[in-house]
Amino acid sequence: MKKKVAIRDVAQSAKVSTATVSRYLNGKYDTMSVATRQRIKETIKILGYKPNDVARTLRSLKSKTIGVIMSNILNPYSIALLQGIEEICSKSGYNIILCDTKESADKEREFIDMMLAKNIDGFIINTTGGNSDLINELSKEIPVVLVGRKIPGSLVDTIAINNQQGVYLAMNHLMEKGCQIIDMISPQPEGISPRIERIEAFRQFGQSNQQHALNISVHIVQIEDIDKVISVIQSLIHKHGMYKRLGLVAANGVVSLAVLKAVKQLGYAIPQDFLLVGFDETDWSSVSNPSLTVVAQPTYMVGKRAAEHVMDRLHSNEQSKPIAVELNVELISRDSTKVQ
Amino acid sequence: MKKKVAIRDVAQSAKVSTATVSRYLNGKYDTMSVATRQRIKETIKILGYKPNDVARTLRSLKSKTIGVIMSNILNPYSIALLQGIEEICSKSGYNIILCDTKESADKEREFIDMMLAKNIDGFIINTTGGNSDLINELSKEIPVVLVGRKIPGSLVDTIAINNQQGVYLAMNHLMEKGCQIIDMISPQPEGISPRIERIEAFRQFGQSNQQHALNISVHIVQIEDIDKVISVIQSLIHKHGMYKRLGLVAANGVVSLAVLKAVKQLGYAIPQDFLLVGFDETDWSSVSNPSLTVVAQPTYMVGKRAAEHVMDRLHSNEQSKPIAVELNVELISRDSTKVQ
DNA sequence: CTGAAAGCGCTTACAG
DNA sequence: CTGAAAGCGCTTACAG
Repeated sequence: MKKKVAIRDVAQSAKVSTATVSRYLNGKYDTMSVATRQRIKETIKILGYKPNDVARTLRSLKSKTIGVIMSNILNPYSIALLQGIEEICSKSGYNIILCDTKESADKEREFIDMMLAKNIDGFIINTTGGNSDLINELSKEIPVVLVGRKIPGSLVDTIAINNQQGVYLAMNHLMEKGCQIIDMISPQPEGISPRIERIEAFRQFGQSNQQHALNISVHIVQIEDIDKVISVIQSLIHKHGMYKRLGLVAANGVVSLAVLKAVKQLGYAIPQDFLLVGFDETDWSSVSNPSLTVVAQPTYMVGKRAAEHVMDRLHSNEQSKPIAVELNVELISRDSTKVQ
Repeated sequence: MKKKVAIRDVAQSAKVSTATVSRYLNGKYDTMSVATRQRIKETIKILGYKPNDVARTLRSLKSKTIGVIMSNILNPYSIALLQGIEEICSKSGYNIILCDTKESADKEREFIDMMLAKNIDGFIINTTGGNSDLINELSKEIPVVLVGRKIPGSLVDTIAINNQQGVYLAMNHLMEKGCQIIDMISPQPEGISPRIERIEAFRQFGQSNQQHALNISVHIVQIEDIDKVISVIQSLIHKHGMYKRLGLVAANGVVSLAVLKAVKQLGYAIPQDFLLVGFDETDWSSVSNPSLTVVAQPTYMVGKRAAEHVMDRLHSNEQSKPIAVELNVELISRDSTKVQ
């Protein structure tokens, strides 16, 4: 391992103090003669000097790094978020350190501690929902933006989507296609705001459409267990089938996929046996069997807005008031709700 | 922002020196009285002390962090790799810092520099292929493991899969299904080893099966442009269709998806118009239209093995000799190659 | 326009 | 078993 060249080496070679080299590194050119500046520049090049970020961070308390905490990185949703975040951060010269809590509140806590220990400058969190108090406190010390998932009653900045709108779009679409019965399949809410909001909106919509003889129900299913999904689908069809047209809303992308798999195993067909609307546009929505009608979320934009907001907080001193953004969604109609 | 408690505060409260607290933090209990140890432990708890990683790293030159550089994080393949890497690293108390080069060799170089500046302990790289010399040098200074993509002739540790085996499995399968013509669609190789290896193996297989009247050709297509994919598919079918059974090998998951989309737009049907084998098992392979026969790579295992190897290098002093692992793949047969 | 010096929060020989 | 002291590589008031 060849000896690392440090700021002291540059200073010696360029016949200046380390303070001056440091000023150069930090772009403080106004307080520096052009000759000095040029000399330092060349010396750095010749020596191949690279500033040590760790030392800079220790001294300045700024790491130029944003901590991103995802609840489940296997979800394509997380990747879309990450894309938006990454684009903005790298544009502003910030790095990202990424963690996956796998929905574990304990891990979330550990990761937050670890990132604090690394002097992270700000957080973007798709929270498990299990550390509300901690995150509320955290946001008083350091910029924090929640993405996708809210903390109820919290003042932490949040960028999310309009789940009520999404559910209404889905249900309206199904009613227009002639469904008189609409069911929703959702995973256990477990304090995760979009799940709660979608279920809530679903029930509200059902209430307000009772006069149209709309019949709704929500099924909370453990999605990881395909057998449970299968038996729910089967019971749905047995209960309603034949008599009236049935519509199903899958509360997120994982549910959509599970429903498609279950239907395949059962030998049913969509949209013949029931219509299906999913949440989340994915790579494969247009090539699945059938292609999937979805409520498309602007996930990339959520990530982008979140990162922009962290940058704002980082670079403006005033305490702006907390924001709570809900981006609009849109419905993309495909074969899974095609009738006739 | 409340004042951070530092090691000095703990030392004062516990009536010991910072050196002793430091020893405690580093688990050097054998050179410490039980009483002292207990006192420090309690003091840390009371004060809520958290060691500052940045200072530790600056002093010890170990960051307990692995730099992971992916060529395209949008690819589900990358996520599977990451899962394997994450599992092993976190088990060993290492953090991950993740970057996405988006296939840009320039970004790859920048990220490597940035990570070095952060005193990363080791690298896991799914390389763009554009920094072979740099990475070769790098691996002399610090543990580096390449994943999925090799550097030709390099001695850098590499965990990849057996691409030749994958191609042979795909082509054998297609021949068994009666294909006399087999084409491959691949993106521009651009120095990316799996692409090169798959094309190479494809041609070799074609050569050695000439006596079976096997007719092969490779189409290099810019996959991002769906119109180009469409026109290739169309020309394939026009050229061969009707006369003989045609099989297509999609050189990776992105190609598979593009082919499915193109076929859909063209109004053709798989497997009626041609059989299709893809690379990479994905979430949706079983629910696409048609469900997809694929060469499944043990991607998670590649990531896991790579991380294990970095850990080995980190914790053993001897210079073990470079490794070059190729994991086996398997073929999963589904409707896209079902005949009769 | 520039430098000497202190210090960010740790770890680690060295000495006892 | 424990402490005093040096130092990791920077940045930043302060002084000139």
